[in-house]
Amino acid sequence: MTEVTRPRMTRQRQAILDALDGGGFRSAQDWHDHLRHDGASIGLATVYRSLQHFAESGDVDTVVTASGETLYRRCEQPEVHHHHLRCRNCGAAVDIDIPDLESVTNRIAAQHGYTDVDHTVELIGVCADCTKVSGAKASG
Amino acid sequence: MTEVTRPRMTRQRQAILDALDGGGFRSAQDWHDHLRHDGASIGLATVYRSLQHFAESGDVDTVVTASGETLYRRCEQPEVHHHHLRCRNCGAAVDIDIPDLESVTNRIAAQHGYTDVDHTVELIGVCADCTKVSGAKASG
DNA sequence: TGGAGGGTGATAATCATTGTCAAACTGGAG
DNA sequence: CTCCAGTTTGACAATGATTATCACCCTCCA
Ligand SMILES: [Mn+2]
Ligand SMILES: [Mn+2]
Ligand SMILES: [Zn+2]
Ligand SMILES: [Zn+2]
Repeated sequence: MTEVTRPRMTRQRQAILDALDGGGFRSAQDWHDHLRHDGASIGLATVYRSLQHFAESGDVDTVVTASGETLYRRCEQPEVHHHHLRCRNCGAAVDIDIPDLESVTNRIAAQHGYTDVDHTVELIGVCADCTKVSGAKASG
Repeated sequence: MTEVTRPRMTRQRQAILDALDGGGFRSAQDWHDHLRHDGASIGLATVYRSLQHFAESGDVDTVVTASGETLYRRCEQPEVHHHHLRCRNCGAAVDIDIPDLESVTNRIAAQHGYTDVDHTVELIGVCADCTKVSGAKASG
């Protein structure tokens, strides 16, 4: 009954996946710019839609910045639940696991009578590369 | 040298603080609606500015929803670092402490060469009251 | 009490994201 | 290989939360 319509692989979607490879967290508009600078012909709306589809299927991770902008990057471990340590300067990120976090949050939620609990955890810092480059910041 | 200009207490700011008391996380526009419905005369821009000022001074907590909207609520413990367990239905929230979180995240960040690390942690569920009210949901 | 400077608010401007819809494309059937 | 039913695309308009304007209003201290 439930006809599953398989997503089609188009030139645009392939270009997006290629662009995402190896990169950090970037906004949809940033990715669009990169694609265009690399000569690709692709519309902004398509980039938004594709990234959102990939996010739903688990192929890309998303984070929402403090200013409300959504950032995307290709996920290397779509299967397992994990979190991210991201560079606030260049967007680079690594998948991380926080031991016992799930059980701890579940216990806390239960203690307060909350059900159906989900959590958001993001670590934001400055990656090793960016720390080197801007080394003269914390001198004065 | 550094002349500190003390924030002035105005009718509007007092009204906002009063409105916030005892309430959960709400958007600036929601708070503005509440204020107006209660007969207060206050502009939307003022609500935005005031909430942001209070947030900077630590008197108000903020969270950014998945859709990018910023929610505000009065904070009961401006002094100590803490996180929130929030109801996705009514906005009610409790301040929570996650033991050892700081040290764990610091260690993970250091292992990956990241510096100047900050973290975001939010628990979102359904509070006890809302769970009761909509109790017939998970039956089928 | 006077007034300098912060605060207010109606309104316009931003800007990321979503909606529209005709035209182009993909993938399977024949 | 060809054909066609859906999908997908993209230029452009629309949305909606938030921010900038700027003339006018208040607060607070001397
Ligand atoms: Mn990931
Ligand atoms: Mn709080
Ligand atoms: Zn970096
Ligand atoms: Zn609730």
